[in-house]
Amino acid sequence: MSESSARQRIQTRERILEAAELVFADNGYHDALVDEIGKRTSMSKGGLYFHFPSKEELFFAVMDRLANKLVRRAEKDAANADSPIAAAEAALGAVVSALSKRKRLARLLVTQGYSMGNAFESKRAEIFDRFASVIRRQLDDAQKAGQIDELDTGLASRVWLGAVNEIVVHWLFSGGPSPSESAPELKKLLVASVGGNRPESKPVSEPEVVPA
Amino acid sequence: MSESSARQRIQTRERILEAAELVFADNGYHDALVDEIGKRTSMSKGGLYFHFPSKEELFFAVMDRLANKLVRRAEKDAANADSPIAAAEAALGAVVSALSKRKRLARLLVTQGYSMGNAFESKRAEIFDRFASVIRRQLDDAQKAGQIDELDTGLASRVWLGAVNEIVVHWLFSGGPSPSESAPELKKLLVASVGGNRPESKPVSEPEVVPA
DNA sequence: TGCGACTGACCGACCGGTCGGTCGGTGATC
DNA sequence: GATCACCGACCGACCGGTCGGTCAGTCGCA
Repeated sequence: MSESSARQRIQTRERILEAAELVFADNGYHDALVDEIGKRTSMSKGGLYFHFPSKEELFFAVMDRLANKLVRRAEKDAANADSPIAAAEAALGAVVSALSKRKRLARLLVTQGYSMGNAFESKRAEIFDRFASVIRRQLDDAQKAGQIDELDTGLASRVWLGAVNEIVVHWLFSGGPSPSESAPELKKLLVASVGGNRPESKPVSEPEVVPA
Repeated sequence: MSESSARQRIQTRERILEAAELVFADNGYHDALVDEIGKRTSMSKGGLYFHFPSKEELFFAVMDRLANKLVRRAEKDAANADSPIAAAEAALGAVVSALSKRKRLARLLVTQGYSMGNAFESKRAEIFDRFASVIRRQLDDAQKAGQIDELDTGLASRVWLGAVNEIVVHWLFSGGPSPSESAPELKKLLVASVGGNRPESKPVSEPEVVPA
């Protein structure tokens, strides 16, 4: 049947992607060997090349798959929050927690891609843009609700993203504290950066300030 | 004279470092060819290897040189500021402005290193730690002076650093706005993140602090 | 028997590093 | 001041391992 064989096809692809994720995460793009991915998939190099046209395409597929998973997760958590600013925090928390749990995933998304050289630039841009816009949407909502200051939410989302990125990298490279450990304090800093609700004052009462 | 020959030696090393900086910045560690560095130095590969034991060591030397320059610059600007929080802003501003002015430098410090594989991790950690601690010292002072909230200045400095990093990368990869353009707004966000002086209060009334 | 999935031996470009050799300068000796 | 031994800086052809990618062939299922 074309039905079951198509399913089989997808399953095999998935198996390859899973193995490739491990190998790329451990070694970075350049030091990852196609043969090694083959070994972990119990498939020959030729078989791999039947499913993916090149090492580069395979790597991109791995990255896309991971980014999709993470973005969906973040959006789901954000949707369940009960205020815009809480939604932004939730999206952030989802990413931090996912990365904390799996060092491999973190390495892959956050650093290993660079090792493929300049070809990676647009891919990294694409993926980070997706994350940034998830955060940004929440900040826009919070702004409309008057929960945070008037500001450039595009820039702010970059700041949030960059902060998480650095915390994760520091954890990975320097054995800093686990990101999930710093998460509460980190959230406080980031919420404060956008002038978010302070516990003692009630920010919602402020009338909008419309700048030029 | 051994005097002038020693000077010559250093000059040659410098010439090599300068050329290597270009080549590494354009191509990343892995795609940079030692032969290309030779071409730009008008020196043969053998000559290069007389001055540096390996491509890797050469790369590290380039990174160190740049990091030193930038850190010194940031510290100088910080020392000239007239309040702790202003010093932190100044240090940040110095880095942003230097990176904005030279894309190559930015690429090299911020991304190209990763392409050398896992060997780079400790070097990147070392360099970023240096930047982080420059910022952190200023934040600590600001905290002592009561200019900012009680908080984990180590974490906060990472947040600042990560934010700058992301802004720069976004500029490099996605053609975002120049970091120096976003700098004022960025500073606002970051100062706010640590609960720094809000516009309505007057922080400037502080008497000058004369630095060492 | 046709075809999609897979095998694995093989190819060959690539590039960091090596090494025998060159050469201009330096300083000791007569 | 001519000769010569010596040295540090530099040259560049060459080596050899590595690894992405290829392809002729096999297998099993419909």
